[in-house]
Amino acid sequence: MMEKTYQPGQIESQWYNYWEQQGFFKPNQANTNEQSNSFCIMIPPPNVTGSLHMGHGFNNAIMDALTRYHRMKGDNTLWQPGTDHAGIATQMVVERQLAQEGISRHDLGRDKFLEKVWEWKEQSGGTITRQIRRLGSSVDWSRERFTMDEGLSNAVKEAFVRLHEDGLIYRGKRLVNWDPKLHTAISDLEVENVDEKGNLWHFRYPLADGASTADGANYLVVATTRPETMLGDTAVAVHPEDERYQNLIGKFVILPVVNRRIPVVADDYVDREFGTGCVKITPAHDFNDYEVGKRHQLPLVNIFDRDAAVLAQAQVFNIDGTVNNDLDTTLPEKFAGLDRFEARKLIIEDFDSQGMLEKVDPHALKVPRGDRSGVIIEPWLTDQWYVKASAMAKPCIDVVEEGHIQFVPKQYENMYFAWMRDLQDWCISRQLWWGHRIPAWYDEQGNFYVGRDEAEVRAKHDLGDITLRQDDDVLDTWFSSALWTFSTLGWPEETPELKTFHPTNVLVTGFDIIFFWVARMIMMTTHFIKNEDGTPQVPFKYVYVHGLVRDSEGQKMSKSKGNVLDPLDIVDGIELEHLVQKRTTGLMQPKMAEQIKKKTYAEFPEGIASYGTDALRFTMCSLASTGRDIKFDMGRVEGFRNFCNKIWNAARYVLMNTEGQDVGLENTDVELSLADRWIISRLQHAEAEVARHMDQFRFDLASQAIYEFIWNEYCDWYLELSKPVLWDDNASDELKRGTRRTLVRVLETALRLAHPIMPFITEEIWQKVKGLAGKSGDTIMLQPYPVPEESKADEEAVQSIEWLKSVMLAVRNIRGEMDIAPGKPLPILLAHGSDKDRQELAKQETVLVKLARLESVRFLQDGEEPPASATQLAGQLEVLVPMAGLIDKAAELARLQKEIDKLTKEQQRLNGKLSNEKFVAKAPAEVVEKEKSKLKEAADALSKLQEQIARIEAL
RNA sequence: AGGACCGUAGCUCAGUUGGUUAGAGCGCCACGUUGACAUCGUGGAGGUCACCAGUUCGAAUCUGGUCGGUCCUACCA
Repeated sequence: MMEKTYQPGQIESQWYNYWEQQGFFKPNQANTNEQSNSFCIMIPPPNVTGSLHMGHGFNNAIMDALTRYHRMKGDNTLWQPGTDHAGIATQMVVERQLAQEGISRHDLGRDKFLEKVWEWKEQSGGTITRQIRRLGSSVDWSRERFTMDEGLSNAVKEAFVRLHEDGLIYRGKRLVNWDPKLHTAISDLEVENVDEKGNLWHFRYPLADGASTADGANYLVVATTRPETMLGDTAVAVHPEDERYQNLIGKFVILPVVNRRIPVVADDYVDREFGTGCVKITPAHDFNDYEVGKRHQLPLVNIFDRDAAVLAQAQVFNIDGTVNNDLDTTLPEKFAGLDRFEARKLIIEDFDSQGMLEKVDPHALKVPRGDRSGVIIEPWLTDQWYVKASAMAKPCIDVVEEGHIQFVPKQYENMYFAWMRDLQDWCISRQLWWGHRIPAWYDEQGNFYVGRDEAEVRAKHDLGDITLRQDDDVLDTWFSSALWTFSTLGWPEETPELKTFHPTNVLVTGFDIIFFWVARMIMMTTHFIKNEDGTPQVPFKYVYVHGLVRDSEGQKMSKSKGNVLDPLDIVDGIELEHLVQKRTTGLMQPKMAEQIKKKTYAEFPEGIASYGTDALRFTMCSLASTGRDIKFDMGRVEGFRNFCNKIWNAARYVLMNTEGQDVGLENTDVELSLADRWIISRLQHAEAEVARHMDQFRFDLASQAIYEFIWNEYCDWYLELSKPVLWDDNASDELKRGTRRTLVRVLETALRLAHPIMPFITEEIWQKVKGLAGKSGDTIMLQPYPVPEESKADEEAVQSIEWLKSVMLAVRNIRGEMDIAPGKPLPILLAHGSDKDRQELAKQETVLVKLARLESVRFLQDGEEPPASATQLAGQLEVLVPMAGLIDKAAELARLQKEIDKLTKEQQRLNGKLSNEKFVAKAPAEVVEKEKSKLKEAADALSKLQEQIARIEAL
C-alpha cells in the first residue's frame, strides 16, 4: 500500500544505489543497438575538494535530463564525470590549514606539501561526488576522471610538448599580472577590475638643460594614480600633436627623487584631454607603458620584488628582455623593502615637501584585483610560458561560423567571436606547487629543453649526463581543463571511446566561463583532434549556456553575503538554527553574522522543508529559460513538490482501481470510451511537445508540457471521467476493461515522459505499475522514450470531451457564482443547441449527469417557454439552471451584465476592425473570415444574454 | 567608450515566423472533505505588455529613440 503523501527521502537513495550497482549508467544499455547514435556529455569538472552549490544543482538537472532523455531514446549514451584539481583554490585551502598550525608551505618543502594536498584531496574529494549522486545524476562512475590522474597528466604533457614543437608555446620575459600575495602570475581572465576611489596626483618633473614650456615653466606636470611607480619611470610622453609641448619633444626631464634623465617622447597613446596631457612612462609596471616603451625603445626599470615591495637595486632590462647595463640601478635607500603603498606615501611626501606636488584630485578608477587573493595585481616583469593563442584563433572562429558548434542561446556567439578576434597570448605558467609541472628542463647555463620526460630530453638533445633541473612552475589549471573532452577519452591514444563519443554532443555551462574554458577547449581540440577528412574536430556540437542562480532578491549567492543555499538542504530540508549556523561559520567578516542571522530568520522562519530531489530538479528545469539569470524561488519548489504528490496520488488512484483487476492483458476484448480515446490522443500531443522542447533545449517548456498534461488533463479530467465508468454497475466489462487499461497505460507512459526530469518518483511508481501496463524491465531508465503515434490522434474524441468540458464549466460557473453547493443536484436545460450538441448529449449524458452532479438534463422543446433560469453559454449552446429557490435575482442580473459588458466590448472591437476597409482589403481572407465569425458569435451570444436579462428583469 | 540582455498580473516567469478575449505557477478572495490527493477541489478578482515615435490593414511581438535594471569587454596615466 502506498503512503498517502509522497515521501521522497525514503525512496531516492535506494533507487540511486540500485541503478549504480546494476551498471545502468554505462553506455550501451539494453535499449541501444548497432545503429544507435552516440550521445555524450562531459561534466564540467567541479573542484575536487569543493562542495555542491546551486549552480551545480542547476547544471546537473539539465545534464541529467538530457542524458536520461537520450539514453531512453536508445542512443548510446555516456555522461562522464570527473573533478578538477583547481590549482590555486586547492593550494590556498591547504595553505590556510597549515597556517593554523603556524607553518607555511615553504617550511614543509615542495614534496611534503604536495603530500598534504593529496591527503586533503583524498579526505574531502568524495564530498562533491557523493552530492552529485544525491541529485540523481546518471553519470558513469566507472569512467570518473581527475585532472591529475596519470592518463590526464600524460595528455597534458603531450599537448604541451606538441604545442611547443609547433611553435605555439614559447617562453618569454614579459609583463604579467603578478599576484604579490600568492606569488604567482595569473592570466588576464583571473583579474577582476573593480571600481574604486583613488586620487590623481599631479607632480612636477623639472625640465633638463634649461628648457622651458610654452608658458615659461621650467617643469612638466604629470598626473598619476600610482606615484610609487615613478621610481621606474623611463620617459614622459605627450601627444605628438599637442601644441603645448611641441618644443619639448625629444628634450629631457629630470626624474625627481631618483635624479634620472629621461626623455620626453611623443606617442598618440596619450589623451590630450586627460590630466595635464603629460604621462609618466613606466614600462616595467604598466601594460600601456610597456607598449609605449616598445615603440620608443625605452629601458624597463623593475623596482619591485615578488611581494611588490621596493628593491634595493632596480633591475634594468632592454625592451627585448636582455639585461641593460647602461642605466644606474640605484634606488634611494629609504625606499628599500618598503611595501608599494608605504612607498607611495613617502613619494608623495617627498614631492610635497619640495613644492613639487601641484595638486591632488579625487579620481575614480578600476583597480585590478586577483580573483582569488583579492589583492591588487602588479604588472611585473618575469619569465613565463605562453600559448600563442592568436595563432590558433582562426579555426576556432571557423567552426562556430560554419555551425559545427552552436551556442544556445545564439547571442553568446557574438561574445565569443569578439574575444577570439582579439585574442591575447595566454600565460600558462603558475608559480604554484599544486598542478601539472611544466615539462621543461634547464641546464646550468639556463638553456631549456622541452620533452615528455627527462630521459627524452637528454636523448633528443644529446645532453649526456649534464645536470638538468625541471622547471619549478606548474600549468594554469585551465590548460588541463582545455583538454577535458578528449583527454578523458584516452587521448593521445586512439581509443574506441574517442572514436565513439568525440565530438561530444552538448556542453552545459555558465556564461562566466566561456572564455576560461569553452574557448580554450575549442582551441585545443581544433588543434589536436582531426576528423577523418583532416578538418579540425570540435569538442562538442552544442554549448548550452545558462545564467547564474541568484537568491530570491536577485542577489548573487555568496558566502560573504550569507545568502547561499545548498541544493541538498532543499532536497533533505534543514532546521532554521542549523541553516543559520551553516551560513555564519567560516565568514571572512564575522561581524556580518548577526545580520545574516536576521535575514535568514526572516526568509526561512520555519527552516527549509524537505522537498526531494525530483521537486528540485523539476524546479531547475522549469526555471531554465533562454540563458538568463535565475532568481531562485522557493515557492516554485513547493509547487513542484506538490506536483510530485499529485502524481503520487494519481498513481494511488490508478492502483486502487486496477490492481488485482482485469486490465485487458489477457482478455484484449476492450471498448474505449470517448474519455479513453481523448486522453490517449492528448498524450500523443504531450509527447510531441515534450520531445520538441527537449530537442531545442527548452527545459522550461518541456517541464511545463509535462506538468500540464499530468495535472490539467490526466488528473483534473481523465481521472474524474474514469470514475463514472468504473463505478457504474451497468457499464460493460469491455468498457471497464478499456478504462482500466487506459488508466494504467497512460500513467505508465507519462512516467516515462517525465523520467528524465524526475527520475526517482517515476521509477518508484513505474515499478508498481509496469506489470499492469504489460511492461517488463528492470528499470524505467532503460525503457524507450515515448514516441507519439499519429494513428492515436482522435479528433472526434477530442471534440466530444471539449464539448463535455464546456458544458461542465458552464454549470460550475453558475454554481460558483451563485453560491450553489457543489453537491446539490441540479436540473438543467439546454437551449439553442445544434444537431452536434444533441448528438454529444446523447453520447455523454450519463457522464455529464454524474460529473456535473445533475438531477437531470434535457433540451428545451421547440416553442417551450424556458423557466426563469441562470444562464451560461457554452459556445452556441445555452445552459440553463432554473432559478426556483436556488438563485438570487439580483446576483444573476449582475452576473449576466458582466458577461454582456465583456461581449459588448469584444463586439465593438470586432466591428471597428471589420468596418475598416483597409483591413478587409489587405488582411488575408482567412483572417478576415475568422474575425467575421467571431463577430457573429459575439452578436449571437449577446442577443441570447440580453433576452435572458429581459426575462429575469420581468420576474 | 563598445556590446549583449532584460522591463508582461502583487511575486517568479512563458508568450516560436506580427493576426489570443495576453497565459502559467505562487499569492489573494469566496465556497467546498462521502470513496487518489487540503502538498486538494471549484469558482473569482487582478495587466494601457516601461515610455514615445515609426513601419503595417493589424504590434507584447518589427524599427528608431527615451527612461530604468543587469551583465560582459576595453580603457581611463
